[in-house]
Amino acid sequence: MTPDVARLAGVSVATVSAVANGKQVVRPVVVARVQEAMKALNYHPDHVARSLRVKRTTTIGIVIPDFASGFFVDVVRGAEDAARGAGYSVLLCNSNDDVAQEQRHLRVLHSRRVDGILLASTDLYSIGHGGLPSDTPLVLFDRIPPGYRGSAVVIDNTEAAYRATQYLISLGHRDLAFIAGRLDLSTGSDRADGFRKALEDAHLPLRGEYFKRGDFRPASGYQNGLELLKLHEPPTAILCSNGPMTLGLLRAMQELGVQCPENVSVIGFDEPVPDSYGFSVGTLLHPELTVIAQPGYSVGHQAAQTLLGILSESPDQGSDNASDPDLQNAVVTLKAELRIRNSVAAPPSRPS
Amino acid sequence: MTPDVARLAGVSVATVSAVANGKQVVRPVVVARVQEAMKALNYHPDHVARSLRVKRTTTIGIVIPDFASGFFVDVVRGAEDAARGAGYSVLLCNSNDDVAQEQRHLRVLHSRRVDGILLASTDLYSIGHGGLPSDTPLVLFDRIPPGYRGSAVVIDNTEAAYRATQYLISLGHRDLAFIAGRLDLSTGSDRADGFRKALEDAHLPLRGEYFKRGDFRPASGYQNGLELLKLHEPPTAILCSNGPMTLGLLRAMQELGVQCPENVSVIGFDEPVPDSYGFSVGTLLHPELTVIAQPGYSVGHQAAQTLLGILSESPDQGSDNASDPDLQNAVVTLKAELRIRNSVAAPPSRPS
DNA sequence: TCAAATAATCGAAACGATTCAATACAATTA
DNA sequence: TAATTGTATTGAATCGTTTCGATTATTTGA
Repeated sequence: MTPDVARLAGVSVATVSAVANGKQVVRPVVVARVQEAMKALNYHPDHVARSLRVKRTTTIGIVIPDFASGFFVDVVRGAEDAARGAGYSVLLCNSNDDVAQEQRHLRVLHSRRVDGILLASTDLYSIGHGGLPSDTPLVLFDRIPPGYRGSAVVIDNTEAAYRATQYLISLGHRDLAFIAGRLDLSTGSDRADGFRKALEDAHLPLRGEYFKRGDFRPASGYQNGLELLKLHEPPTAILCSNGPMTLGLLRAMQELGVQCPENVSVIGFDEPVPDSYGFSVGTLLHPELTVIAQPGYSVGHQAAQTLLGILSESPDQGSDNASDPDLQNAVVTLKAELRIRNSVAAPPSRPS
Repeated sequence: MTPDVARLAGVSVATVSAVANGKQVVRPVVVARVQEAMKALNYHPDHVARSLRVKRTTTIGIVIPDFASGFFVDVVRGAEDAARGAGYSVLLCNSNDDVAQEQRHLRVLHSRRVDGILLASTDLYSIGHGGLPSDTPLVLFDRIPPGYRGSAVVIDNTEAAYRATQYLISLGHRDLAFIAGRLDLSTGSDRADGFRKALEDAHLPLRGEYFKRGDFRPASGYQNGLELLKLHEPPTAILCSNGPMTLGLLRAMQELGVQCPENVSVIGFDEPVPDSYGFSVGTLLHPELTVIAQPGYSVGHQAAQTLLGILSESPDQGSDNASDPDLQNAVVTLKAELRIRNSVAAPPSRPS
């Protein structure tokens, strides 16, 4: 295609390329002629050929574990915005929380020579070791392996859970329950840690039957919710580790006719719908849900920015010119926001 | 890279290619040797180079107008599933309901030589005419221009709105209001048509102040909701054209202290959260929302399937072998589901 | 055993751009 | 004017695959 344009404009393909990319000086009159020819032939440069030659695809991949949590929808939106702003395109990969699927995605992304990858891995162990023999720039988000050395953008989950728990305690709650998510993921274990620590610091005991283990999915919120609420001595407050599980918990409460916040207070991680809806449904729920809202959009945006930053560094590997020494190995931590609504109240007066 | 493998395996690059693609017969012993070499060198074929040569990228683009409606999230999920299943990757493009942005996305997708495009256009007029000089296979979804001849997957919006309206009428409502979306989009106008037709067929008048024009965004649902509810004679039932606007409407009702369904019944298009959440939040809202649920996942899945079907046809342009004559020019129409919950009741007894 | 038929492998030309050393041309200086 | 400097353009190689006609190796049939 380039040759056609060149012929029509009476110049060489090199010149057409020069005009197309504007990086070299070309005489205005020639520029005009070439542009005319491009228009006439309806020429649109082949990005594939260009990628092959320059060894960059201006494409990044993003791998998310599911669409089931509004959080990841926000992340994707943030990442896409940032990428688009920098002229990058985004390959969207949904691993469905399946390790094999995730590996497959990573292999495909590698094969497609994406310039970098944004990953919320469902199998943190495999990152350093596992399949991917990739030197592709990588920025993790949401979850990181313990002791991870590399770029990532995460939420301070421990702090968030700690603060929410503290809030419940401050209202007088003593019998607090926790529905955990996958403890093999930093998100799950950090939130559990924050919860435990808050109890400890308040010198409150944690009863074993108040600590439930879920898997981040609605059904486990529902099931664990039922179990908690049916206990001989049910908790007066429940902290739930993510959005979908919280929905399950609410469903369980609804079924059992448990009044909230009269009988039990509830705080959940994540808004029930993505922030991208521009509207918080939390306030329309019954009860209006107090939540720990994670800044999903920011996570995605930051992660993409970080990745793009790395990409713009890599071409020139000036050893002494490491203009941003931490950029490569920085874990950016964002804070979640406790949005107090009215699914939380003081505990019912106790018979003690 | 291929040459390295070839050298190590003691064969030609052509043979390496043959092994990699398995389309030609290669002696087992040679296959083994080549595979060993690939492993040893950690060889992963360069998809970019391959794409350039074979003139196919096994990539499709999907352009959505926003992430603000859970519906599109479901669509994307469905499309990604279908694409991935067929070995295709998905470039995600968010036009933010901006025409220029959409055009830019289409140009980029064209330049990247995607094999096909899934598009929910925010500017239906531009499709035939506008910027894109593209012969790229295209499947529209959600919205189509009037009289569109080409592939698309849409919802039967007229029928859905008709049925919902009919349902309200059957409960005794006579004063029905409608909050329309963008009437320049088929979704918006079809829903309005369905509403009007149902009134007509029931010989009910449509009062001008009961027909509100919105733009599909939460604020317009809120604003129009306020106006409707503050009318001297407010409607007894409101049908709202999409999810975000319905959230706005509910907010307005909440603010004004309007009881639902006691004072006014409400039906909204779309669940408040994507079906992909695996959990209907509609039942947790106050009131539990009666909705017209669009099968977003199916829309995305079908659209992708249709596109892939076209792609698998195009290589062989057998004129008499048009195995699927309609595939190219079929508008698939899916039905929405009326999910009856309790935001709807008979109208309050009237003073007439 | 030899020619013919069949099967497996190979060489080299694409695919459509970019890049860089080399060249042609114009402008400046001596 | 000739030598010099600087600027705009070009030819050809290259990116890493696939493809196809040609070639070599193997098998079959008489």
